[in-house]
Amino acid sequence: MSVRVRVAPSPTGAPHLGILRTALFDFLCARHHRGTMILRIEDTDRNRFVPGCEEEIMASLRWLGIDWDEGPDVGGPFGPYRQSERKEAGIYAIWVQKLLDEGYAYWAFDTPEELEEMREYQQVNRQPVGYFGGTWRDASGAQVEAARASGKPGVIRLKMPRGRLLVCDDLVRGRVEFDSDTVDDPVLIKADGMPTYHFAAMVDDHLMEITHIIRGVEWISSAPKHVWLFEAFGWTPPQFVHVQVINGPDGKKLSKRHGDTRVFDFKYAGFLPEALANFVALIGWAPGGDREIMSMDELVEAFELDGLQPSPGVFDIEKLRWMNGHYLRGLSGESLLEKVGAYSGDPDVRAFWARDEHAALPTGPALADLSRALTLDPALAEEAFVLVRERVVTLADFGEACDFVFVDRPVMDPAAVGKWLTVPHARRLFECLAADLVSPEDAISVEACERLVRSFAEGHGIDKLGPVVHPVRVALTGRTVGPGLFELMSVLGRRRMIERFENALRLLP
RNA sequence: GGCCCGGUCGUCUAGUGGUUAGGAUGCCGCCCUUUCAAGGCGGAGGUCGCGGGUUCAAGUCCCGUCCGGGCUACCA
Repeated sequence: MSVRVRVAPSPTGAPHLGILRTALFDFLCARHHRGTMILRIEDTDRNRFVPGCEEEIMASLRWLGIDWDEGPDVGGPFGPYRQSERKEAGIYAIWVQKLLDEGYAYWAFDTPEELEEMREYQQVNRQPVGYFGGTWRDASGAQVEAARASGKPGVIRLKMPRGRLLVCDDLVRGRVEFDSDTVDDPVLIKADGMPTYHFAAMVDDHLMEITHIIRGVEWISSAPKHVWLFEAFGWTPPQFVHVQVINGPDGKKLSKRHGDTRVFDFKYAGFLPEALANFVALIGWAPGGDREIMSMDELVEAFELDGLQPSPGVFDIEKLRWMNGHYLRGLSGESLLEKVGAYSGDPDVRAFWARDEHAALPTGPALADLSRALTLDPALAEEAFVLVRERVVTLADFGEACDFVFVDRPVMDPAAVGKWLTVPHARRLFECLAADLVSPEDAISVEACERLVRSFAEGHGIDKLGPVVHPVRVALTGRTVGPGLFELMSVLGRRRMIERFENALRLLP
């Protein structure tokens, strides 16, 4: 039987790392087994529905390189793929009626207040909390008819068996057993007529012929409800795969408190999708051996569900940064130009860096300058990107890393000026170089730059290169750190260098 | 409280009865060198949560215990 897996997010908030990871595992599993990847939107909660969220979910997944064969936007033979639409189509009503008819489900008309009271009572009496019988589990047909006739709002609950062992066969954790007496009767259909997750997801998984339910461990406690549902219907349950969710550094479930966990925030922060995907795939799964840097194709090729780790994983942003830098270094000048261009010109990226928590950083303005410079002189920009490629970690770093290339006058770091523009030979050095640089041609090779600097040193009895290199670097970039001097000089060109030397001469004591 | 899941360097992990417990990241040092990176090399960092067993031999199997986490909604 061919593998069919689904990622089933609910549009209740911006998609975060957790859903991304689950989706990635679904995707890798589907592609590895040449099976089918399905996207299903679980929009059964009308109160928490967030408009636009579904679009962001799809955009986030696609950004990462995850696509699907069946889904609300692409259709498929098992549609519709939105649960609200499936509800409208009457799908859940048919199946819950079957359960009602066969005595596996029942109507319950408790008010929210009554339920709250029940829970309080159970808590103070140290009893298991939940709907274990209530007044409606064994109510007579006449009572139910009367309640329905009176127009009382009611829900349909699943009648859990008593005195039974319920087994969830989990691919990651093995056999997980539950005493059915410890699990209460879950609501299947809410008073507004919408199905709950417990009901809709299981019915859909069966109807859509899902072979593996890959979901977060937080679902494992409700697994007995799900396996019972399958048994009540007489269906064979899919393979359960409960993957550990990603935790924050404090060991707690990753949330807003841990900073940016929204998938698109990583995009806005300048991470490459291939780096994020590679990194996230390695939390809770390892290909064996020492492999770490892996393309999506390599991940697909190596991925196996039974390599999944049962223990929780902590999201280590430092390692992500390393990996992102690694991917950045592997990019050609051409693709750097394309990626940095798209990034620095993205209004969402600008908005990200303009947020309160980032507004004080120089990153936003630097990116804006870069975007402008890039459209003015793409060829120069490309050279600049290659120049600093080894020194950046994210796309966002390019702005500050190469701003000195584009500005008319570099911003002079006072400490740098104090240290290197005060050397005795500075004046002579800048005058000589500026004079030597004069030529009708603006371009100059790296080798020529090196010859220029070296010959000055030799001609003036300076045996080490440092005392010459450092003042030149400060004159040209305003800083003491940066790319190799000769490379940087070549990128700048003769005209810019002459201007900057003249500018530096005015700063000399 | 009840039920369930988890526990190998700070972090991600390899490991399926016999390894000096390996790799990666981060940290430190050295090399390279015009700085910073990158890269190369090396180092520190783990009584495999703890305690008992089983075994000639246990991170690996069994029991207990502690700690962490999840669920306990007409949310997913």
